Amino acid sequence: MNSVRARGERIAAWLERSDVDVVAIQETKCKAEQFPEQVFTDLGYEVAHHGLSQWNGVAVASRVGLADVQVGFPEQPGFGDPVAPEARAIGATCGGVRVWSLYIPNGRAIDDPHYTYKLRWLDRLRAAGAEWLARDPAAQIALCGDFNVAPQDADVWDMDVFEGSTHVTAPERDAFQAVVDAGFADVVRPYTPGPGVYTYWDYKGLAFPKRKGMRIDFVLASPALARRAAGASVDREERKGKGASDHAPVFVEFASG
DNA sequence: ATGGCAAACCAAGTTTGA
Repeated sequence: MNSVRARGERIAAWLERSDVDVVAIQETKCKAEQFPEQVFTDLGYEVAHHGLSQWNGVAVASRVGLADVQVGFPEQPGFGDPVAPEARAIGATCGGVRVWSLYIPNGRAIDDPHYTYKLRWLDRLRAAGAEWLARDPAAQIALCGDFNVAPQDADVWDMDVFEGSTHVTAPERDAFQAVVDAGFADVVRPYTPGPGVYTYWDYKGLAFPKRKGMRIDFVLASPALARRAAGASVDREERKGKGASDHAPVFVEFASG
């Protein structure tokens, strides 16, 4: 969302308008003590946030319960010298669903150390997810967030522009698909077929009105949860107006079960 | 109808994002 502090009023208005039970947020861009918890609690949501610096930051807010908060997943890679963890994953159980808010590393450039970090990160996410399902094949798990991968050519407005860039390379797409193959289905795409369905538009160059976007935000659901999926959409309206994030919210509706 | 980068650090300019 590109800063939770800069968009408190927009978040509150969106929560009231959208009437969601659970929301997974990425890029809060603040430390724990800076998080505006009251924005959520005032509207009846419990919230769990993980932030270490002005970068990254992830949160889960819920009005259907929020329990067993977990910061990071097992063997989640870190970055830097010395290697340090980053605030890119938080999990909580909300209404019987294990909800993960995930902010996959950007990758920056194909020859940048952040690119291999990104691939390593996705691989460890796959391993963690596979382990959760091995332990409980009936687990209801949602992997939500900014994956920073456009899995299909139709997920960017023009593949020629992305020649030599991150987000569309075969290793990134393979790493994303490996998470899917581990048992986590994209429950949004079936209800929002492309081309031209995006979740992110750059601030620069009139990207939004020109419809130059990318589909990089996903909700991947375990088999037991995916069976309950009843609808999905991208809230393109929220990208409009003053003070919008460069990402749009992604909705999924699940049948009670 | 929309919006021409934005937000973090912190006080100028760099880093990050994708």
